[in-house]
Amino acid sequence: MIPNLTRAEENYIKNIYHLQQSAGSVNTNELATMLGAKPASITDMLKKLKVKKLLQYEPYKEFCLSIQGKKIALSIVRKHRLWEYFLVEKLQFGWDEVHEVAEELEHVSSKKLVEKLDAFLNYPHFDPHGDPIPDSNGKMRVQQQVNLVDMPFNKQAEVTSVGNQSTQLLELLKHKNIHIGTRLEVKRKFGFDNSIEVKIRNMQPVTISEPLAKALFVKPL
Amino acid sequence: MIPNLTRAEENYIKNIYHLQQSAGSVNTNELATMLGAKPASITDMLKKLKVKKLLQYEPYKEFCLSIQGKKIALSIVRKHRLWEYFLVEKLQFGWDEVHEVAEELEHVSSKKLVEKLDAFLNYPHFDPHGDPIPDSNGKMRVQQQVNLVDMPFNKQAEVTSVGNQSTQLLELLKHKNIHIGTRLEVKRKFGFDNSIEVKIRNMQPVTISEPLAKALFVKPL
DNA sequence: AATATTTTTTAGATTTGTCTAAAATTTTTT
DNA sequence: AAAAAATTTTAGACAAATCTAAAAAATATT
Repeated sequence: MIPNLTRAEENYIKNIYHLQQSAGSVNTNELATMLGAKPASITDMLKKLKVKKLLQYEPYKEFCLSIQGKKIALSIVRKHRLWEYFLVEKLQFGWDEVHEVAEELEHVSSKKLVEKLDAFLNYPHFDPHGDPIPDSNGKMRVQQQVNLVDMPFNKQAEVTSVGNQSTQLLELLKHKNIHIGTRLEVKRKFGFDNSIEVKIRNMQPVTISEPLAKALFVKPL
Repeated sequence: MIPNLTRAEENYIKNIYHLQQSAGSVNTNELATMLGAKPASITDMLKKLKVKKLLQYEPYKEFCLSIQGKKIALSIVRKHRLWEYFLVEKLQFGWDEVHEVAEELEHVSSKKLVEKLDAFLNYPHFDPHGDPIPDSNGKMRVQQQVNLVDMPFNKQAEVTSVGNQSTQLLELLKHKNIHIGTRLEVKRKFGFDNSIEVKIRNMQPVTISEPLAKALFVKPL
């Protein structure tokens, strides 16, 4: 039912999916940047994916995954996030070390492996970065999460996810002692640089720059 | 130190290693059969591996892995067998289902992953088929094992490994209730077809054909 | 609305790993 | 030792995935 795809095809589909999710629409240039490839290469692959009916695409137009394409994307995301969970919970990786390894593991094709791994991990709903793990039907739990910049003052909230998995972001969070599950409340906002001061229980207040705050999502308690 | 290799290169190296181990020497045709490729393709790759100094090769001669090539082979075998152990012990796969999945997992490149997996599994010495797992330096335990055809009568022995991992072999063993660790003794040998009758404790005697016996290795107790 | 700029696509080349068909070499048989 | 057979290599082609450079289309600017 799910056709055999090359690694390149899988990576295109996954990245198109992520762009669709965050930006709503996708164009050639953005995808090229994201994949570290030239726009000409993107066009080539888009045509292949169209032939395989995984992508709705007309030259010079924006494009999006077909139903079938989205299904495949979700199955890759599922694998990626399950492996990340495994690496952190079972193999004691740091949450900032797992992304690259999971990029490889997500392409292992055995369906049975994924289902058995899921069971072994006891069907987790969120990965170590707070992102939801699709179940075997592609369904995900939605967290009612809010960007840190949108939190009112003096309301307890719990960090639920981070906006991206760059090592640099995760390194900074580690330094500031913030991780998924950390409880904090916003104390002040500084208009000059849009930085935010947050307070974690039993700790000194911490300053969060605007770019960092935008990469942090929390669940009000 | 270990260069980045393509999946194809890794597969060639691994298969050359296995042929070296079982047959002593390697030639183009055998390797072609083993890899399901044409001899011409083999020659092409042999030349590439020679350039990378992973293979000692002169046209029309037999060839063998260099020191460096053997190191790489052992690191792949290590990964393969650790993953097989993981699949059987942690994910509850049957021992006859793991080979193909491990063929994919063995190419995941993270060194850290392998070491953490090894620790998680508690540094196993043998995989589910009884084959030794190289440690991080490439060292393996040797089992003093004997082919079943060479066992004398009425001597207790324990099955330690199987000669190959074909689904067909493993299916047959399952049917005969034989697995790694099974204790048995040879009761009779029939010259007509070289079949062997073995006795497992509390069970009816079982007949083992010659090809099957040759694929079974045991440790005398 | 015409021009300039940006984005996207096409055309043609390159690398990797494979193939077929033919040539070269080695091994076996007579 | 010559002929036959088997093995191995070379030569040339192909598909996948990428690239560069140039052309085409869409978008933005004046």
